[in-house]
Amino acid sequence: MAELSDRKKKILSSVIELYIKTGEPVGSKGLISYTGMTVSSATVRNEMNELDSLGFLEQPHTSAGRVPTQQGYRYYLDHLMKEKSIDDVTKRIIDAGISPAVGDPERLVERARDLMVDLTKYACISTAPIGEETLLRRIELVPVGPHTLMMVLLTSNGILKSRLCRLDEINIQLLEKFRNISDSFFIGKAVGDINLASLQTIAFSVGDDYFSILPLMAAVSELAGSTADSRMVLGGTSNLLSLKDYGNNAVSVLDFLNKKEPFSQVIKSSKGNLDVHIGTENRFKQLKDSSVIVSKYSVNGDTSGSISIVGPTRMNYETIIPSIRYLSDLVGELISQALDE
Amino acid sequence: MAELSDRKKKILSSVIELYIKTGEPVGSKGLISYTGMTVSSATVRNEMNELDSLGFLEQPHTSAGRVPTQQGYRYYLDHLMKEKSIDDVTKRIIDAGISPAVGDPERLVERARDLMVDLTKYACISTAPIGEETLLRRIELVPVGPHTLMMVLLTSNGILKSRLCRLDEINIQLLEKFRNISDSFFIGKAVGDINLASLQTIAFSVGDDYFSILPLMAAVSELAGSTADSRMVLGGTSNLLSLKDYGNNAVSVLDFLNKKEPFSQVIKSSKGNLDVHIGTENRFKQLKDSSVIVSKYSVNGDTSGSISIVGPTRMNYETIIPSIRYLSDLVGELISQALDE
DNA sequence: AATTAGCACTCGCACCTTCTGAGTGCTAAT
DNA sequence: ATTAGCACTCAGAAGGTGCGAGTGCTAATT
Repeated sequence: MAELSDRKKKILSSVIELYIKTGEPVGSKGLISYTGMTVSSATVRNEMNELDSLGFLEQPHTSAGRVPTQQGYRYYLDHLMKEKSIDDVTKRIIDAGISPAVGDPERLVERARDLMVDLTKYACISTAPIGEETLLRRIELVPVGPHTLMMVLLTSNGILKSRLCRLDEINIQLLEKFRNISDSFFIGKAVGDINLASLQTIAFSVGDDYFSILPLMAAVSELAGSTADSRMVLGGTSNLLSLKDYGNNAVSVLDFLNKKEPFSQVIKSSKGNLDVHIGTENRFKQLKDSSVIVSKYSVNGDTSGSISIVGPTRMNYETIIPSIRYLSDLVGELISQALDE
Repeated sequence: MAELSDRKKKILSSVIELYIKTGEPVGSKGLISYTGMTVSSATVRNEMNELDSLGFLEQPHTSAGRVPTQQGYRYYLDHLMKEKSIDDVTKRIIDAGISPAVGDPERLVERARDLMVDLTKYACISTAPIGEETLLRRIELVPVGPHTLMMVLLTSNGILKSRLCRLDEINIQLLEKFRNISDSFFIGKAVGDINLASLQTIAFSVGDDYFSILPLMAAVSELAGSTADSRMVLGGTSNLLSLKDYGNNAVSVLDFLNKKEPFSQVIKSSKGNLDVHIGTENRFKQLKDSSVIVSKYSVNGDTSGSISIVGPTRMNYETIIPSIRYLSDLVGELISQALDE
């Protein structure tokens, strides 16, 4: 792709900025008064025309101003936008908002997501700090009644999951059996590897003992599973409904997000630490009018969870990107600290 | 209020049934062909006119058919609708859907809510089995690192809450102190009574020891709090968006539900086991076009949590009410069994 | 060669009018 | 008490009109 002239760059980025600000197609006259450029509207029109042919701008209809295309946004993000550092006010909001949640990793991430919802007024999705390499660190079993135990799982990333289990009878022998099985088959293993299939293998190699503690095994598998599918949590979805960018199409975006599974593919497909997927760059047609910003945070050096923002392609990238970057880094740091022994 | 003639009752309930079915205002001719009545449309019109004056029906505009008023629905529910028992297919769906979740009370309730979302295609809200009288039954503290403990709270209703806490230093003395404080101030107390205010009282009577385990106390209060505000969980909210009954007003209902706190008042204001609040019977103006069905389930005889349905006033009460009643009873029974020692 | 003034042209949008038909209330006859 | 008949109402669809923002093109200017 040939390099754009400086003036074209200036015009393209101004159109995008102004459009992001107003939501209205940008005309040649309006652009001049916005930028204070000293050329005539006709010149701007000629330039815009060429930006049209290059695929960076388009007109909603013949007699309207210009609107950035997806490719336009892409060029803007890659070449024109200078990433600023986060502004002070936002930084303070984040710092103040996050501090009460420090301590429990999962809560911290959820708090961070809610902060982002407040800041952006878009939908945000957080995933808990679980990576491929998240290990099951500990299983606690505490009897709380003649037939009831509480089971707590702890992962290497500080996620706790608990539930009650019932056994017909609780006695030392059974617990001992479970402890043995758990020590050899669960502790230190990746949570993703503990599932019904792996249980069968265990059943096979352990023999009859296995069946006496079947409810416990099922509980472990369920808890490990609920940890491993790195539960996405949504927030702020209803914000999308009032955005005029979406018109009546917000519903399909919401439905898409609520399904969760497809969106987790979007997150997975994100390779960098902070990626922006514009419109159809997301392979899902429900997101064709949306931009997704996926920002991953790292715990002790390993990328583990993520915070994502879903909004219209007409999104204020310039201020949102520094915020989410700052927030993700902060979350990573705080969790790392909390786990640091 | 004077008793309605049999024919008026017949007409009123038919109008409501037909309107619930089609969503279109019901005209005199249409009503006759629906019911197979053997009177002329003029007669029906006269009757409808009187039902208008009585406040049971209204016309969206002069030349349209009739639509039930809120009062009309109320009369229908109170006097006309015969509550059927749940139909077999629905019963089977519920039975099959609920069984995998048995074991953990909180999960069970959430599963029940999701089932109801599927069945009704409306928004449903569940609250965990927490009542006024829910007590803190047990607090477990397990060290998992030199500075980290996991804390697990168990309530008398089988709800578990867990989180990690950090202490600068963990030693037997501190844990012992906590154990003492917790035994005298927390165990056996209502979870709702454990809050920042009560912590201050404790601090006062315990003295310096208190501050060495401050993070633990804060964690208890946070966990107890998150238990006590009987966390409402929403499901199916986006279903409301596609309902033509709401037009563009679904958003305000969603916003209302998402705030959660006001809706918990709606639940609290519900005195019976199964109450229907139609339109403005809910004191919140955001619900003026909605009906809320609040169904409470009982655990071991105490009403504890609830499952609610929020949808348009034009709701198929006749089939939904038996379903939610059956489901609530089932949930209550299953939890009672699970806790039964 | 680049820029600009001028101008005819386009087209979405808001506004108005007209038309249609479902459904009504009323009156007079049964 | 019921009903046939009829004039009336009114929301919503369909079609027409004018406005104005913004364009592309051409010819003149720098």
